[in-house]
Amino acid sequence: MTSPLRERRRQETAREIQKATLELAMQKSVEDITTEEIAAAAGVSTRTFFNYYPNKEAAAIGHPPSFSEETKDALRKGTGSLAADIKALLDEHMKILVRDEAIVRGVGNVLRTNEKARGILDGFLVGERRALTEVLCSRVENRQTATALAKNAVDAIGGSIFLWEHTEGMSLHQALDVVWDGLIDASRLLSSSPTE
Amino acid sequence: MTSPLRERRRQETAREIQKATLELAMQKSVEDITTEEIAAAAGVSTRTFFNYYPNKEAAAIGHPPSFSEETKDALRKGTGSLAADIKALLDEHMKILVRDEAIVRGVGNVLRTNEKARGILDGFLVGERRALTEVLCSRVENRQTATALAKNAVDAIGGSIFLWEHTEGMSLHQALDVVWDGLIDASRLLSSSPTE
DNA sequence: TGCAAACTTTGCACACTATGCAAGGATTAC
DNA sequence: GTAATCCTTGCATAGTGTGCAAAGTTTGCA
Repeated sequence: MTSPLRERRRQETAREIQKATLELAMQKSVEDITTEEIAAAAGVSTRTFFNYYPNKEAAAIGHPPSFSEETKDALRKGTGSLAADIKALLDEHMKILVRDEAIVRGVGNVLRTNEKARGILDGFLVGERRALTEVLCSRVENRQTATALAKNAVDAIGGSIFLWEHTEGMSLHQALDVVWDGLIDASRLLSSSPTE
Repeated sequence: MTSPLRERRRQETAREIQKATLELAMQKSVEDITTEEIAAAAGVSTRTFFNYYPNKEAAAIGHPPSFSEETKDALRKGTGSLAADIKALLDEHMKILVRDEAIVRGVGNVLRTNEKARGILDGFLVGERRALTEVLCSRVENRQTATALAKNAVDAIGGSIFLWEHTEGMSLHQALDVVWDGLIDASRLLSSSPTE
């Protein structure tokens, strides 16, 4: 369909624009940055900026990595306990995120102050959650259960990033471990006593 | 501080604007509605519209009810199992939401298609989650545990509304019961087998 | 009651956002 | 090498959101 060179250039430019956006967002809030500034910093025209992203908040978020097909497959066909298999998927996904710590930090920074950016990321996460719910449906009988599990898994990633950004000297992987332990502990408390 | 009459009028106008927004959003997407239209439908000038809400998405969301101080207090001093006490708080909160089913439905409708609106609601929910986390810290030792519990509690409300909107003949309370059962089931699965 | 202070609404001007369209430039396929 | 395709860009334009100041309301107090 699209030629490989064009594809590569597109991705490079998209990334360039995201970097320019995040860098500017370190100095002042996204609200106070104009699309002109971003475009200039990324070396393209304002019009071209809008060919890549529908708005500056989307440019800040960029295109976060989805859970890979392999890890989802591993979860689907998993042999261990459900908890262990989900944790394995999250660990794998975290490896991807660790490759771009600067971007993760920049995105987190934007999310803290910008509502529109939060909404955009949320839209992306809804998709991830849905995909994960489908996968989990092959491991549990009840759909609501799968939904709850998927929600917790996706949130664990976000929670880890938040914790990582707010804790000096903690790695993303360590943050995930802490968040995960909290989740397991919470689950133990919620399920320990019968509701009815 | 502010006189009671002025206070009441402000709330009435705010609500009027929200209703006008949600009503228009039934016919076309929020993107395609102009602030002028909303203002005209609500009987105020465009400029006044912006005195009440910073943008049309915020007008659609309005001012959702927070968990009441009484219910939070009940949870803090709760005597039953943690799960039962959290469920009680959610049930109480749902009673408040049921009073304005039309608005809940309208807001849900907007959230489905509008990212900015999602972000705005999310910002509100972050605040609710934080407040609930503080409350739960008096019931559990670990902060991450409290965070996970609060996240699940707040999400249960949102999940219930989603389920309610997509299921013919189900009440909000019933939806909450279904979502809650799914959450408890998921918790059982996550905590049943040791992670390490 | 009547008047001054406080607050609200509104119109207007203006900077910024985002999109359609068409011209021009680069890349691809053959 | 050339035609088709895709990308970038400038320009025009509808819409968003804010500051400011004038006009209108409400409030508190004499």
